[in-house]
Amino acid sequence: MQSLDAAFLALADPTRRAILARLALGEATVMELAEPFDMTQPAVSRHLKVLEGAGLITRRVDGTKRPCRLAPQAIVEIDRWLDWLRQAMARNYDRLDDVLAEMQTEEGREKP
Amino acid sequence: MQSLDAAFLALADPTRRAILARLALGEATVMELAEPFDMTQPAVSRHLKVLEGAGLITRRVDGTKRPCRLAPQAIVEIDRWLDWLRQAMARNYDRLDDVLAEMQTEEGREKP
DNA sequence: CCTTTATATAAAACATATGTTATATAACAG
DNA sequence: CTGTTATATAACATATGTTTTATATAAAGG
Repeated sequence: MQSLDAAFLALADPTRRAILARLALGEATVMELAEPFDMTQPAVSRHLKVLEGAGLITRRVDGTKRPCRLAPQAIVEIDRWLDWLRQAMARNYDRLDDVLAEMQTEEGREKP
Repeated sequence: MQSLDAAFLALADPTRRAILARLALGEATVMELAEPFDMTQPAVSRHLKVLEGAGLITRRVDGTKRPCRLAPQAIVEIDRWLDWLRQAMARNYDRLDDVLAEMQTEEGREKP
């Protein structure tokens, strides 16, 4: 489950999500990715390292350039976890004790 | 997009994901949630605050107890974002420039 | 009332993240 | 070789998270 830590943490930063959004349009180099941000190149390099470490992007070597692209791996893992949670939630909504608890909140517990 | 920050950050912690996993079995009080963890009650209270702030759980009042349950809200938002990214990724895999880039990596760029 | 139970909050310690500047590396252009 | 371009890394400052202990609050049980 440790990779979920990395993946969710990577996605928790708006800059990194913006980078992913840019990569959704296609491959881009570090400089291309850095350009729209009010941020230095080393900062972007670090964000890319985080994204790569989380399995959200991959990088190839092209001369001095390191073009980045989206990688499906981490997303798949996140999806699996969310699917599981979503299903557990759905099952839960059918359980009687929850319904009863709800009723208790709405009715009996309104300060008498 | 700020709520995505909160939601992803909340999910980035294994303790908090474990709490959600426990809540998937049904409502639980703070003490019940704290019990399985090697952690003090205030620490769990803070985690719950983070989860609530992210829209991942809700709390009701029952005497001195504050039973928690899963909330769908944040999950829906995360899902939307991931759906978008997944689709962008899928579109991306069909693009010619990516295919060419791939070929270039595999073939031409193997140090001659 | 007084005590216990359930939870929250404050203060402080410590860890981790994020950004900066300065510098290294490595390929490319000439 | 030399200078330039693209990227990475190191060192550092600052901010943000996480956890603990100690304490507050507030309802419940006698």
